Amino acid sequence: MQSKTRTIGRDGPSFIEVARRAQIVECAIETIAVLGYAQASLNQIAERAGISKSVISYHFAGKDELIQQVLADVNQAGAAVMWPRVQAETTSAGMLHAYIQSHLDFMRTHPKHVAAVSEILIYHRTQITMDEDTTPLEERLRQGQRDGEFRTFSPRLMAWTIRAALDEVARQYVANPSLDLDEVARELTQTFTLATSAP
Amino acid sequence: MQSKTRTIGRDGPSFIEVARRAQIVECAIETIAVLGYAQASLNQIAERAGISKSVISYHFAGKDELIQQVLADVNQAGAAVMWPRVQAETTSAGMLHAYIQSHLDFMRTHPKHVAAVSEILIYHRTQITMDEDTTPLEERLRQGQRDGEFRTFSPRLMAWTIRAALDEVARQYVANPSLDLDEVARELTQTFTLATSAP
Amino acid sequence: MQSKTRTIGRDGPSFIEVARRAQIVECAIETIAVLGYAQASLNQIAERAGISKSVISYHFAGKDELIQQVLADVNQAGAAVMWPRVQAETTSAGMLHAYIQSHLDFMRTHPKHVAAVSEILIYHRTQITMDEDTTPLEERLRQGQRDGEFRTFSPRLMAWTIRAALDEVARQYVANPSLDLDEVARELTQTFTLATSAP
Amino acid sequence: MQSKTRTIGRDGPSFIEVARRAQIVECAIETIAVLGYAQASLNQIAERAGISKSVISYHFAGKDELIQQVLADVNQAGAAVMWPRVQAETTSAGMLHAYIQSHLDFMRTHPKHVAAVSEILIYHRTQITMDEDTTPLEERLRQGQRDGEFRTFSPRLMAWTIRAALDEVARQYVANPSLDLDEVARELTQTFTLATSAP
DNA sequence: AATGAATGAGCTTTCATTCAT
DNA sequence: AATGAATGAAAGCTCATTCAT
Repeated sequence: MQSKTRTIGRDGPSFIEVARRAQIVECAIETIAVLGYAQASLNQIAERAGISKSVISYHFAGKDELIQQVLADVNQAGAAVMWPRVQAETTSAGMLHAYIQSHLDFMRTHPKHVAAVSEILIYHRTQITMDEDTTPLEERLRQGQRDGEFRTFSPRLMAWTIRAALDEVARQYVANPSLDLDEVARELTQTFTLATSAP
Repeated sequence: MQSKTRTIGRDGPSFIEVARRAQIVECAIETIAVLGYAQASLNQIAERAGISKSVISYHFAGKDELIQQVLADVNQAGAAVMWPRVQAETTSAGMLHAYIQSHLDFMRTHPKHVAAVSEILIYHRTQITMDEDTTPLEERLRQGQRDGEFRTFSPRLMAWTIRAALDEVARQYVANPSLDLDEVARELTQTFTLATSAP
Repeated sequence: MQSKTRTIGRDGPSFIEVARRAQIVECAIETIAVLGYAQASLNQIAERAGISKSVISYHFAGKDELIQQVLADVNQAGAAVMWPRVQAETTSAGMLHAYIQSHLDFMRTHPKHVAAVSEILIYHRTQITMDEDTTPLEERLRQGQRDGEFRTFSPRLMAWTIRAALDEVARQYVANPSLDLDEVARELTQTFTLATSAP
Repeated sequence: MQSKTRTIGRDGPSFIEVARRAQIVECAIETIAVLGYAQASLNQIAERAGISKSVISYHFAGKDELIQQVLADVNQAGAAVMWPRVQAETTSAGMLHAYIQSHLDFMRTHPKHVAAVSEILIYHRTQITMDEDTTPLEERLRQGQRDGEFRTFSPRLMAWTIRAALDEVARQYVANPSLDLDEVARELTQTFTLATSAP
């Protein structure tokens, strides 16, 4: 349902409304992860959800809103897993380790979520500005430099590199679920620890 | 003209033929880099080329051949720039440095080419096996380990990371051409030198 | 609605669905019969139906399914008219008479149906093996020979000739509806009675 | 070349012109017979002829004229074979026999010609009126009735039936060249002799 | 006399979206 | 709250035709 035409009652969206939206978002994630973004038509998504295609149009203003919701949901879920663990660390090195480790943990428990977001970002690269998640990492790296724990490097470029590596792993993991994420975690942690540590 | 229909005289394709194909390939690269692969329809490409859509069908058997030609052209041009410089190095560290540096040099002169190939490869990840470029890098890393110049790490994962970082830079560079590629080269070289060097 | 996407409730396809499919099939028959198979594009068919081209895509998986449905519908309707009358006959000569007569009766009530099927079968001659209707006639002729009622001839060639004559009449009838099918029935019956009777 | 723009010199079309047209017509026949009319694009025809597609456009006003020329050439060649043999007969039964026999002889020596015309006629049934050959046969049958040699029947319908049978055989022969045309000739001759003879 | 090049019309199909119920 | 039905836009592709050389 389009936002502009609803949200009238003081209680906001009904329970069913919320549940349906969540269900549809999950099916969208599943579909995108499995078939790829290009094949993830509303028809395919609805089919997997066992609902009619127009139910999606009813609960979302359009495909764009659905995709945005997928991004928002996954980001939120990912942040909920990662944030506390990153926050709990006292050193920047620990933070970086926790960031990579928790990212991969989230990938292990939610492979399709990560893959779907990866697909979407690639697809909408031109239209979507995705600084909302990158910036925190960059900021952390900057903090580590201020503390003297990290060597001098471009925090932005390092953040890009870390994100790119994790996204690549996500795509590889979807293509090949037998990929050993524990080993990946160890490797990436060591790699970026070496790459960032102050001499 | 479609390859299957063309009568190949002893002189091969005509000058105009070659020029048109090259022009179309360039426009395809431009379109893919700017709009993203998903939006790069034959219509869009033709529009940018200022030609009719069916001119593309005339010079290429289909969209597939066009895309393959883009990959081939860019790979060839890229390899011509990078290969000699990588080959010229005697140490593995030097090779890695040359790989990154020459990749970014090529990116500077052909930013959209690199971005377009990146788009295509990600898009066709499921269908295309693109080890032809990744494997050499992986093999080089492995060699460096054998020589004792590099520490122990997963060559495959390191190759993924390096490629992912370079591809990410390519996309960022297309979106923001003011990006300082010299700085990027210095940064990435140092980052991956630190990440790979034997202790 | 495409079969693969449709959720089949216990009541099967809705009334509207059935009606639309029937309408489209009828318009396809009309178009094929009048314009010929080659000119019977989905556009033409939709135009005659007064609907959008994509309505056809909605109700049929593709042009193939539509054509198959045309064949199925006409074959079923034709068999329903002809089969009982052919079966009711006790002699082979009576059967042959009933076959021709009932075929022409069906043609009188469904001239375009017969012409359309004829067009389709000729068109798909190379791809489709359509023995399901020819073989029964051939088999009947063979039976008449075994019973001594028919003279010795090639049943296959005779069946071809009979079918070809009936198909030709169908096409002529569509082009010129004033054709006297009663006379045709008398003529063809006599012709093939003379041609097949044992001396 | 388009008729309206040429035929200026007193000698009419040049030798090359005539030869080229004949060559193209032959290739068109070959292509139509082998691939079917639907697949017989100018491209395909030109390819088989080893010439450029636009040569056809140069020598013929359009595809229509080419097709008409195919019909004309084949009809002329067929008539040249059949006409003398039919004319030579003194009885109507002999004429009918000669008609069928010579038709099948022509089919044996020019199977692709017959098949191509068959394809074309089916395709252009709606647009082409093809009485030019049917009428002579019909007229012959009528003559046989006047002479008391044939029974009373509709000459037009009988002519349709004979033509339809021969065309059907042509199609079957193309699909299956091992078809025994001698047997077909015997069968059809007997069938239509029985069907037409006065009692 | 010949042809490479280009083009527009038309083909089937897929898709997100709208609408009436 | 839900959905079957319909639609137009756009996709990749084929083809007969035109034009300049």
